[in-house]
Amino acid sequence: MTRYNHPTRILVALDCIIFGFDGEFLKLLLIKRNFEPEKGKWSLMGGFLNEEEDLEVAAARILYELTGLRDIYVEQLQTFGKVDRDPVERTVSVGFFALINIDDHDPEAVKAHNAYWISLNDIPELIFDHAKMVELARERLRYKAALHPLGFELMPEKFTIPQLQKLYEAIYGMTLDRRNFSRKLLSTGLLIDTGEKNENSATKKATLYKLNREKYQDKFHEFWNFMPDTFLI
Amino acid sequence: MTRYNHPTRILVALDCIIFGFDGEFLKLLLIKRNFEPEKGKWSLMGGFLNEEEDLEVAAARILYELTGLRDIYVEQLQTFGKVDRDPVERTVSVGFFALINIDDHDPEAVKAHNAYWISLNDIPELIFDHAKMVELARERLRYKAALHPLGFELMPEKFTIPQLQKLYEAIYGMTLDRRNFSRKLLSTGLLIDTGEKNENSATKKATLYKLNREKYQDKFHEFWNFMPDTFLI
DNA sequence: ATGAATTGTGTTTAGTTGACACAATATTAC
DNA sequence: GTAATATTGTGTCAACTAAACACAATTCAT
Repeated sequence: MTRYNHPTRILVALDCIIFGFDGEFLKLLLIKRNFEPEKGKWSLMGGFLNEEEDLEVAAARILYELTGLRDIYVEQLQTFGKVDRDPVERTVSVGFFALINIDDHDPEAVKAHNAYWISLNDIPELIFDHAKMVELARERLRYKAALHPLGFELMPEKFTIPQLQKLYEAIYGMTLDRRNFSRKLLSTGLLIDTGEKNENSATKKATLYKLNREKYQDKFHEFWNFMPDTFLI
Repeated sequence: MTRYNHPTRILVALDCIIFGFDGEFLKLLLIKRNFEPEKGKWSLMGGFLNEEEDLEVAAARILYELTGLRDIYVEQLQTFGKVDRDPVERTVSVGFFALINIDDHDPEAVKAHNAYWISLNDIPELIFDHAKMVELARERLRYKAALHPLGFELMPEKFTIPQLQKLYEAIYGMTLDRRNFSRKLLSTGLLIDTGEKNENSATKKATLYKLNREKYQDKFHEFWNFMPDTFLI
């Protein structure tokens, strides 16, 4: 096979910023490394791009390996290419941004990788430029969730409007008006009333909704407005 | 120096999608290749990432080489990593999205690279996956320009509101109401009246404005709304 | 002077947003 | 069993914003 002559071949890594929501806090799935390099320190889940592997396939592989999940919400975040970002060897890393329902992950796989769900408010020091990746992913989440119905990717199959509101309050670190939030959400037509109630509640049981997936697919790229206009990025 | 053992090192390329606006049409700066591979065909301006070079520095280098411009609007678009995207050799390419004032570029440099400004409505067949890059860049432009005051990056230093409107109409392929557009723009406080008029006009001379750069910097990341609500991505 | 093309500004109506009130439901304490 | 407490569901209203539309002003050609 013909090859390009002059340029340098470089390692291409992938790192995954995996978000979950436990009903109260936004969390990231982080790894306490029991392998080299930087053994004993915290990092994102990552891996290298193989010779015969599409980039997106590699991301799905790495996410599956840690969570046991396929077909979850993934998008490219950004590629990080500072010369000295990895002290071992020049490595360019493509960051991937994933949202999962925290109840769906495979605990065995997570345990096997020595991974833990860590609250976004409590992220430890991370290796390399992973803190920058996390910060960018957080901004991306705040950005997109204000415009697109992204939040549902973090919710269980059936959920209540108050639960959803708690998610948005966690994302933006602010309290929202219950009544306006409910009106806005219901007006999107994205929610289907399951007829069931949340039996876990100690007071009035909230209605359980599920996502209207057809409408979600169709209208995902439209601009919506899930946050008050007073909110600024 | 220690190196990682197992993974394959891969070529990392950069490709630049460079937008300009000539007052009527949105255009891309494309290259008619007088070099291998794919000599004689059209492509984006690109290059390879060097061993001792930051990714963003490489993008700025490639953009400078073609346009003679520094400090222009650049953002990462996406990284393209299909196995067979480059038939010569496995290459991952980071796409960069650039907006320039079409009057500012260095014609010598453009000529030296055998590059031409091609209307977005008239893009020729492009090598590799460059058509996909262009399509994604176009979507990104449509997305961001609806929310952020991105359009100014494509305008000359002094411009009129009708000129700006023509740009938005070119981006979205739709006509806009002159009066509502003007009101919306002026209400942002981003425009400074230079006191001058556009002397090129054969009829009533429009006011020349310049960008309030301080406010532009400050408020760029706020959500604005430069397109009617009836507009959908 | 008059007409044609273009620019600048104003008005109106419909719809949306944000602030806030009250009623209904479920559990616990008494 | 009734009251108190916490939570959920629905409604109202005033202020604001957007979209549609009208008219006056400017400039040049005739």
